[in-house]
Amino acid sequence: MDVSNAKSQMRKGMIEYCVLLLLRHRAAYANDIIARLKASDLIVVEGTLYPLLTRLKKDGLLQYEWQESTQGPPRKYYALTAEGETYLNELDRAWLELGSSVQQLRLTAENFTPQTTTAQ
Amino acid sequence: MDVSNAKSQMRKGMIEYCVLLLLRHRAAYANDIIARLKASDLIVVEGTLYPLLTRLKKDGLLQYEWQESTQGPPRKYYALTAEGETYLNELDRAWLELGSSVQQLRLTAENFTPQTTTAQ
DNA sequence: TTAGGTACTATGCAATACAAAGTACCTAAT
DNA sequence: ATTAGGTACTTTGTATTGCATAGTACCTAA
Repeated sequence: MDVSNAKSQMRKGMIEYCVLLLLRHRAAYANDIIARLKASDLIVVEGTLYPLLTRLKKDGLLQYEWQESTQGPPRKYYALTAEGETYLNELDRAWLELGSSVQQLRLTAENFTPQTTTAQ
Repeated sequence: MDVSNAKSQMRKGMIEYCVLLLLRHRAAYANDIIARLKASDLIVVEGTLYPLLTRLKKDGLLQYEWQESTQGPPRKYYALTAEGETYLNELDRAWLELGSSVQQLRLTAENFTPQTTTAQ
């Protein structure tokens, strides 16, 4: 079984959160976002990001404005809307809850350990 | 936009990890697993779990043995195979990496400058 | 023998990451 | 002016996976 596939599956649903996180304090356009995600070891490609941005825009979580570029066509700079900030705060909570659930499972797993007390 | 949907998406891909985590030191059958996941605030239903168990079995990560029950039909008790343990350890690492990536995004959100990409 | 509960299975749908091909715009070289 | 190359964005199709729902098989008890 392929671990990289599992990692990819783990990232699913996290990407939306991560993109919003990136935009929390600073507007950015697509290539910025990709570069910053990559800097955090989260590989995301255009084909994933653009539809996501479009969807978040359509849902009122993001807005954008065109900005000229000195090298190439103008860029869509995305930023959070007020609704987007609220939503992001809820995702923050969801993320913490998920983390604590996993943590709890890791600990519970040991509590239920009668013989295998060797937690390597 | 619906936060519960986003949470559901976050859980996707995590459930496999959580189930394996549950079975790390102790065999269990379906209803056990569901109850323990629920105890960690991870709601999983039969329609999700059974196909997952079947898939993990088929991939050689899990094995099971029938055990009689005093009340009702016999149960499939699932346990990790050696391969499953190895795989779980890799998922552990993937989980930690993902967590650190998100953490990094939360921290660097304020002081990251996109100009660093000019290094290329 | 029948009724009800428990354990497991099978089928179809919705959401999403991803690959790949395509469109539009800008700058620079000829 | 025209063409070539790069950047930014869009569109379409596919695979995976969680979930809802309906269905099957087995056990116990009346």
